[in-house]
Amino acid sequence: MKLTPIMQKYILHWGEMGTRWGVNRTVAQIHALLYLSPEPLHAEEIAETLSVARSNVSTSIKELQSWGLIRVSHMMGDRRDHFESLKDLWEMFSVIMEERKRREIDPTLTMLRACELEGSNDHETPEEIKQRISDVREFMETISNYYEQMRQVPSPTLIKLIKLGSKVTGLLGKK
Amino acid sequence: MKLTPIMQKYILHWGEMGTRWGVNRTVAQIHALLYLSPEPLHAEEIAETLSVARSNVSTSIKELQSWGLIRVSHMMGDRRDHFESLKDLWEMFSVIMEERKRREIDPTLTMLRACELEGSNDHETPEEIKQRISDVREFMETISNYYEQMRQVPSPTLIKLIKLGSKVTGLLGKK
DNA sequence: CAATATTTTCAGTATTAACTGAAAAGAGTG
DNA sequence: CACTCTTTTCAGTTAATACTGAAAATATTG
Repeated sequence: MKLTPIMQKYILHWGEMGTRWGVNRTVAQIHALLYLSPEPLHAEEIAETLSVARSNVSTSIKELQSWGLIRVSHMMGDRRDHFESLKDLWEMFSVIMEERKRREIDPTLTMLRACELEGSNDHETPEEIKQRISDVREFMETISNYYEQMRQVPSPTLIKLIKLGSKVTGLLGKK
Repeated sequence: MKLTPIMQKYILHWGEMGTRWGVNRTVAQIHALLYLSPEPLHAEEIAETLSVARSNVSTSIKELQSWGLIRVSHMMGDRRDHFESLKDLWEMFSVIMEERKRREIDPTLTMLRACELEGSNDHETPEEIKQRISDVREFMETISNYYEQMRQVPSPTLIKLIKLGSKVTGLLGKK
């Protein structure tokens, strides 16, 4: 696949953004490429297009699959796996949120609860500090619950809500 | 400052979480330490407590200050700078959101708009691909505007809204 | 302003994370 | 089942990032 300057700019920027969010640059670039690509691409083609090793693509593809951001597809008469990205940005966003919650927020909540539990028979940690930890736990639970609730809302409704956000807050602001 | 096992667990976990979000481990640890600490700490003490070089603390402190997450304070009769973290988690959260927007979302929007502009007199990039880029731009603008709106809402109101989120969505869900 | 305390800078080093190329494993074909 | 095509694995290398210690800069005191 030949990249036009615009595509290059987009893909490179996405790679850099990735690193800022703890995502490996190649993984982010491949994701950007597949998002732009009108057709599913096979690993070899991805490697050539981005000038990275075939094996690097293999690993990165696995990573993207584990996030649920890309899917494998097949072409008649071609044995190679082809890959395509989710194209719906709202869906993509929600998949990423979901996965980050599962991988990062949930384990953090587990750790926080463990701290609280240990805290109950630990008299060397000052109460004030224990309280801080409980505050974090509570805060993260609140955010987490809120997210869980929003996830229930059918996405067209949620999208409308978000787009109309200004009106809602317009009212509230006047309070 | 002596760390109890609970504090250690908390600080170490926070450090690891940091790296997953593109934040340097030491920076995250210092932030966690200052968040827990009942009193402001000076750099020397931070370095000792976390077993890192004094100079590392200096750099990390600068980083945290640039994010607006910690403030310098002074003690009578002590020339050293002391540092304390924001303690209000909602405020902390909003400061981080704000800064990430400024550093990452806004530049990305700029890049996307530049792509669109270049796109108007580029006939080698397929329309479909240009459209994808526009979709991302639109998506990010929507999220960004929504965020901007929410930021206007006085925080006690926003907190109530988020805590009551379930009720709102309960209604919507039945639609 | 000399002496001391404190913070910052920065060149060099260490650590971690990412990537490559080659070899192994797996899958499909005739 | 031997051959070819494709994907995965992994040891070794490279690149990026983080960290240290010493020196320089800055600030404060008497």
